[in-house]
Parts: sequence; structure tokens; C-alpha cells
Amino acid sequence: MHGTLTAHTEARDLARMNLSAVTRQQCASCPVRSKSICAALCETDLAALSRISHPVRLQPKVTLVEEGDSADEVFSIVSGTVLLSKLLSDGRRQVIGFALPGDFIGLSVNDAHAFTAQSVDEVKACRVGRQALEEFMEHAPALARRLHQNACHDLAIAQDHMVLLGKKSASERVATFLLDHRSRWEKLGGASVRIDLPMTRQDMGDYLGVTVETVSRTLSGFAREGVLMLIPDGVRVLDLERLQAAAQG
Amino acid sequence: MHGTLTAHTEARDLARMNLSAVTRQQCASCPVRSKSICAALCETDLAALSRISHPVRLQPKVTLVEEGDSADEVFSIVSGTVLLSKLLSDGRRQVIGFALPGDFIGLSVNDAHAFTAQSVDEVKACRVGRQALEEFMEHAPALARRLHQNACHDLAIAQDHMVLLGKKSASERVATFLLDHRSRWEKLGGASVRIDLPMTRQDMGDYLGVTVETVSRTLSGFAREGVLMLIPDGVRVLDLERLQAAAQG
DNA sequence: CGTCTAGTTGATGGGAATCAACGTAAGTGG
DNA sequence: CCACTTACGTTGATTCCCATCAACTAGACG
Repeated sequence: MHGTLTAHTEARDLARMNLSAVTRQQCASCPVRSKSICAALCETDLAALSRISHPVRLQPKVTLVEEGDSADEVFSIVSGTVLLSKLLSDGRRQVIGFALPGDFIGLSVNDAHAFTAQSVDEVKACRVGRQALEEFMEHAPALARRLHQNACHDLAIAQDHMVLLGKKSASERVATFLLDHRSRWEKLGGASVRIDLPMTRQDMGDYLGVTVETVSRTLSGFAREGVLMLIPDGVRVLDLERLQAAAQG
Repeated sequence: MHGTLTAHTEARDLARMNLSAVTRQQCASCPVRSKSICAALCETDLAALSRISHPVRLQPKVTLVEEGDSADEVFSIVSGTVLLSKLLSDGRRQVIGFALPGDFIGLSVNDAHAFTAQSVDEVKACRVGRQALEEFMEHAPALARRLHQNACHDLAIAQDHMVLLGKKSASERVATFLLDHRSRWEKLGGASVRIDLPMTRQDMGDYLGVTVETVSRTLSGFAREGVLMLIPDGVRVLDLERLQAAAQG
């Protein structure tokens, strides 16, 4: 078992008591402000939100929220990658997504989290009490609208992934994953030929509905064919067109 | 090609002009009012919404909305079953869900529908202009909240289905589908031993990520083992516990 | 240095896809 | 009314993609 969040955040909470000015400044200079739900807020509301949000910094493989836990905290990712997964009773794991900077985690219908979220690499995030956020939303309809758009967007992503899991072959799945990941980072202003893959092959496999070995073999295959090059913690795309062809839109 | 909705609705629109009182009455006596998004509305708002909503009645296999179409209409299902699907460029189809009475169809992030929706059997629904609905929502925050809950609920369903598609065996998929369908109808006040399946085996297969033959074989297998009985347009559950065991949580 | 995790590659087997045949029911038109 | 067609469902035979099992390498770390 890996560490939990509590130990880190409690120390931070104590620090925050005397540092709300600093916290506010962090929001104003937040690198993903324009990409996150905070983009919906005016300066005044942003300052108000910053007063109820707590910056957290997480080591790799730390659990933010556990499937089934009461959802009294939500997160906005600032940097790093967070893996979202669900378990079957016998231990089989399905990764349902990767949250990147700007993404929002944790809203659910009832009061229990629908999935587990854990950091893949070092992650910076903003933690907000759920009730505080909901009270805040009462007076910030723009934020409520933004969260709804967010949910609709996540739903569209989920539907696309159902097509992948239900209909695509192993190589189509891997190619699609690489291209999706690339375009998500591109929107965040990242480079484009290099695709960072901080997660393990197992994580990718559990996301794509195939085994570790299949992910490895498929990537090796692409490398052998000159479509890409395997590099530490990622790939370098050599032939984008063929990769796109392999993904089968 | 099957018929489109336009021909039906235009005639109805003409009729509606002189029948808004009837329309309003229909909302007040709507059988799924308490299950649909309309449950969020007070009598006054319901009457107001009924003025912008148009009842429609659809024959089987009629397309309500097409993937990619501009999303200027949304629907609330009153009776019947609607199949939601997405296509890959080469024609492979993934069914991403079935909308039942009380379900809401059509909201998306941008202005294009993310999926195709077509009636499975005879369907009654309420059609609402998207822009009219969004204007209405400005003055009905309860409805906006309800739609957000709805989106979150759909997202949770989608995530569960990703687990099914990514990790479950064929027989687990079929068993899960039957139980899910049963509990959805149960919430609508339907019986419980008989599960209605108005969709084709092909539809089920495309939903579960398996072929027609596999669905057929799996159902026959359950019938042979005495778990259920195949009846026209459905199954009769004989051994609920074993069906639940076969579904693997 | 031993241990552990992650990744790769090879050999083998299995579960579901594919290919194929057949039965049934509902139209359709002569 | 009946031959003909078409859609749907079922079952059997065969194939194949990927899972499984297994061996090995490389890097991280105490």
C-alpha cells in the first residue's frame, strides 16, 4: 500500500492558516487557470474561491480519492498526471481515464466517489471541500455552467472510449491512445513529436482493455515499422500519418 | 434508409399551434414526470416548459438525431426504448446506451450531437428546442442543477460500461446487461421476473462489444442451465442469484 | 550485491470472431 | 392463397487475435 493524502494535507492546512494571501497569489498566477474551471471566474470570484481552495503537492502513486469514499473533497489538477480507475470485486482493474493539468476530479451524483484517483508522477493540485464549493456555486452561476460543460465533455470522452473498448483492435487502441494523449498535451501548449507517457505499460493496458504484453508488443511493432521511436517515459512520433491511419478515426 | 423525424413533427407542430392547452395538460398528466428532468420544476415552471415542448410519437427504427448533426433539439423520453450509437469511419458501430422513459437525450458540449439516437420500438417523447431550453434554464436554476445531475449520472453509467467492455467476459457482459436493464425498469415501476428486450441481438452485441452469435449462444447457455427462459422479445429470470453471480459485480 | 519493478520477447492456448447453414416469422406481390 | 423475399435468431465448424505462461534484461535502490 502507498501513502494517503491526509498526512501531507494536514500539515499544509496548518500552514495555510497564515498564508491565505500566498494562496490567493497562487491562484492569480496559476499556470492552468485559463484551462481549468477557474477560467469561468472573474477576479473577485477567483479570489473568493482561492480562500476555500488548498494547494497540494503529491508524490507519485499517492491516492487522492478512493472508489466508494464519501466525496467531500474535489480536485483541480495543476501539473502532473492522475490515473482514474475502477475495480471489479475480484480485483480486475479498469482505468477509466487520465486527468491532466486543468482537469477537474471528483464530482459525482450521490455522495460517494465513483472511482479511485491516484497520482502517476509528481502532481500539483487544488483541493476544495465539496460542500464549500457547492455553496460557492450558488453565487457563481458561471462556475456551475462551467462544471456542467465539464461533465458533458467528460461524457463525450467516455463515449469515445466505449467505441475504442468495444470495437477497436489492439493496435488501433494503442495508436488512438497515443494520438489522444498528444492532442491533449498540445492543447496545454506542449510539444508535439514527443509524447510523454509517465504511466506504466500496465496502466495503459488497463486503460485500453489489453494486457501489458500486448501494449509492449504493439509499441515495439510501431517502432519496428518506423512509425515511432521508443524513448524513456514516452515515444517520439516519426510518421504521424501512419499513426493516424493505424488509429482508424 | 428509414424515415426521418421531420415529416411527423411538422404535422404535429401545426396541430400544436391550436393545442397548447392540451400540451400543458399532457405535461401535468405525464406518466414519467416524476422520473424525468421535469421533476425539478414547480407547477408554474412546468406549465411554462410545456409551452416550448412538443410531444412526438415515433415508429420503430426512426432516427431522432444523427451523430454530427447540429444539436438544436433535445428530447425527453416518455415511453419506449431509444438506441444511442456511434460509428467508426469504416462502419463498425458501438451502441453506447439505451434511453428509457424518463431519460434525457441530446445535450452536448459543442453544438453537434455526439451520437445517433433511433427508436427501437414505438417511442413517445418530448422534443424541445435547445436554445429555448437554455433560455428557460436561465430562470430555472433547479432545472439546470437537475441537468447537471443527469450528466453526472450518465457519466457514472458510462464509466461502469467501460469496466464491462474492458474487463468482463462475454457471459459476464450479457448477465450484467440483463440485470442492469431489469433494475432500470424496476425503478420505472415495471415487473421484475420478466425482462423486456425490444432491441435485436445485433443491438445488444454492439452494446456489449461482442457479436450477435455470442449473445445468442450466451443466452441459450443461460437458458440451458436453467438461469432464465427465452421468451418472445425478452427473457424470464428463473434463478436471479445465479444470474447475479454470473455478472461478477 | 541482491532484490524488486518495469519492460520486452517468445511459446502456447483459449475465448470469441468469423464463416456457414438452417429455421422461423413477417411481409410482399403475383 | 401461396411462392418469394427479407430480417432475425440459433447452432455448428473453423480460425485467429490476444491472453496466458514463461524467460530474460535493464535500471533503481537500500
